[in-house]
Amino acid sequence: MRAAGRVSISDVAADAGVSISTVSAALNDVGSARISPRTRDRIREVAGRLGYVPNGLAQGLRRQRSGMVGFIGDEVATTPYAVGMILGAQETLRAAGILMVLMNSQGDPALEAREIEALRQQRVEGILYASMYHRRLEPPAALRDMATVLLDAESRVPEVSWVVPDEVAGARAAVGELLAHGHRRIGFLNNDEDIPAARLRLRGFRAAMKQAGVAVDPALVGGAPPTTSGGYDAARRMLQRADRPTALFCFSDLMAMGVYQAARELGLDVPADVSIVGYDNMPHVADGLLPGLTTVELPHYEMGAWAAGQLLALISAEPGQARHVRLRGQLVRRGSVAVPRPIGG
Amino acid sequence: MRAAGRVSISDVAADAGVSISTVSAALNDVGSARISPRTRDRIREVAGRLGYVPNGLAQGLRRQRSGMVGFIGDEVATTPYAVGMILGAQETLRAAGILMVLMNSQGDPALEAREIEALRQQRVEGILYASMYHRRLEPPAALRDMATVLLDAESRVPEVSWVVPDEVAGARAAVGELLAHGHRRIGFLNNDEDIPAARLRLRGFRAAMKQAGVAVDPALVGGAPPTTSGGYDAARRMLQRADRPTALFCFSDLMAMGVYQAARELGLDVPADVSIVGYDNMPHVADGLLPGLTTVELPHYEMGAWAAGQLLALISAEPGQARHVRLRGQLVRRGSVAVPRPIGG
DNA sequence: GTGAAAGCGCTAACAG
DNA sequence: CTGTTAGCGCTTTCAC
Repeated sequence: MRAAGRVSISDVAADAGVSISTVSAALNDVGSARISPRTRDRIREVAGRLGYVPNGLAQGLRRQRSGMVGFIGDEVATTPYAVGMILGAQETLRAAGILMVLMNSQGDPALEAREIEALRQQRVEGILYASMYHRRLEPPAALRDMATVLLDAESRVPEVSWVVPDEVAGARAAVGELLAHGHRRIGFLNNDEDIPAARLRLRGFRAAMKQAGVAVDPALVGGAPPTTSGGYDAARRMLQRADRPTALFCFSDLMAMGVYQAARELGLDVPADVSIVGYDNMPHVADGLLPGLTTVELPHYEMGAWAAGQLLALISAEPGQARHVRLRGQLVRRGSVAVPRPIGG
Repeated sequence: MRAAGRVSISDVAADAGVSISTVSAALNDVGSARISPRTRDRIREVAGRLGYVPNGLAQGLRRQRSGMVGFIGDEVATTPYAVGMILGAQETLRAAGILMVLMNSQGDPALEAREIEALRQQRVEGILYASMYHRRLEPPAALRDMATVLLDAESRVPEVSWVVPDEVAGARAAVGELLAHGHRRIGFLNNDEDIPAARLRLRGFRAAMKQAGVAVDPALVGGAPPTTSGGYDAARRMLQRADRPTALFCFSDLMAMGVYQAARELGLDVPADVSIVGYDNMPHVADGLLPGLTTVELPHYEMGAWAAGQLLALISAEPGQARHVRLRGQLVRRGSVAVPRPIGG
């Protein structure tokens, strides 16, 4: 009872009065072997009645394909929002009949090496290597000979495929929304860390402003730690200026959350006095704020799905050129953007 | 190159000049077979040099143990905060050398059945069946003959083990914190859904008040949807009363977030005018609010770890009495609780 | 101390 | 149309 799937192919064969190869052929719909419809149906019936479930380990051993891939995350647990990647990957793999083994390296290279070893031992057919935030990295050496796709990370070596968010497009969409509402004095509260997302979103900000023919006031572009209090502090400074911006684009929803606080303390209404756009579309943050935060979504699910699809392609088709993709996230409109009201008006 | 682990035990045997059984015995430290230290070391050296990784599928087939368990979640993706459960389970399993296959049923029973079938086929040794929130359920029939542990769910049938948060203790801790600061007029903003968490936290609230000899004013106990705006609306009503509470215990951090907003709009300072305790310790919400929210943590990680441990026990020891556990979450103190100030004083 | 042989459950030629 | 055979890579008695 405890041991599931006790019945084997030979039990089915015995009960159906045929050989095991016939059972195998019948159940796998092998084209070459012409099984009579009658026997085939009988075998199917017996298999169903006995509750036969083929042994995947034996199949894998014989076919030299385990039917599994590994998912290695560095600190997925500390960035709960990235679960969309896991979900996207899992659903894509499921559709292909592939199981996903989940591992967590906690950013510890030694542990990661052991995990890769364990996955290799189980003969996973490929690896999804996920980063908790968009960055550039060198895939671990142990992955050199495995089909690998990087998720939310760019590779330093070109031979490996990866997918990341399109940060420039995201920032453009955010700033575009503000411009479309008539804002001209638009500030940007960036993350002060030197990471791709910060550099690229700044580029998107500048590009959008330039395209609209609006000059960027350097005083309105600032960096801060990407936290609520980082956003709060920076916003207090920026919103107390005489020539304060009418709108603020924030690197993250968390920073935007701090901006809400600061604005409220300064007697400024969101969005009547100051419009805000965030980034990330963090569940329970962006939609939990009052008013709801207009923000740019990170395409976690889509990235996971794309990476899994690319991995499947890598596994089946032998060579396969590496592919590098930047996926767009939607602008999610809520209530934090309005038409500007003349300052002091 | 693509196919990892190409070298097999016979390659190692050939290179070392011994039989494959000797290699197996040497590598697995079989006690019964006395291998000379010299040959053993040589075998080890060769295995290392050749990069031999035993084939887990073959081992599993032979040993009748796959070394894998399945994790089925209903909607993990929509409750990002529950990833702690996954992490806790994975780390416990890893320590035991067991891999975890992740599945997502999206709450669709048909899909779930197919996933269980796939796991059964791969001969997983047990199943972790996780719910996205604390509730009571009937484990799927397909799990009847498998080692199963329910995570964040109570079972309607007694034979299956489960672990849930200790809601009563959590609520008591929350209210105790308020009482310890001298609050007497304490309100409770509960979830208005009929779920175990709501019933049990209310019980904990009452128990704590009773133990402190403080009467519960029914007017200060209210239910609302467990969202930010639910908390906002309820708090506006409650905080506008002449005899408003000096402290509010909220069913969730999300509701507490709404309470912050309402309090601020009413010109009430947190925590000077009104103290607040939440529940969940949601990352980026509880610690993102200003001031930081004092709240009761949900022991996601611990529940995952416990469930995995119990599953391992079930797998190794045959019979194994089912166990049912309620795990306590810590009270996390931040800045939302202060000594009450006399109303109108 | 070590090796030969059997077999875990399955698939894929190849015979018939 | 169906059965026989030969492994996939490993562990485990049991001989020697």
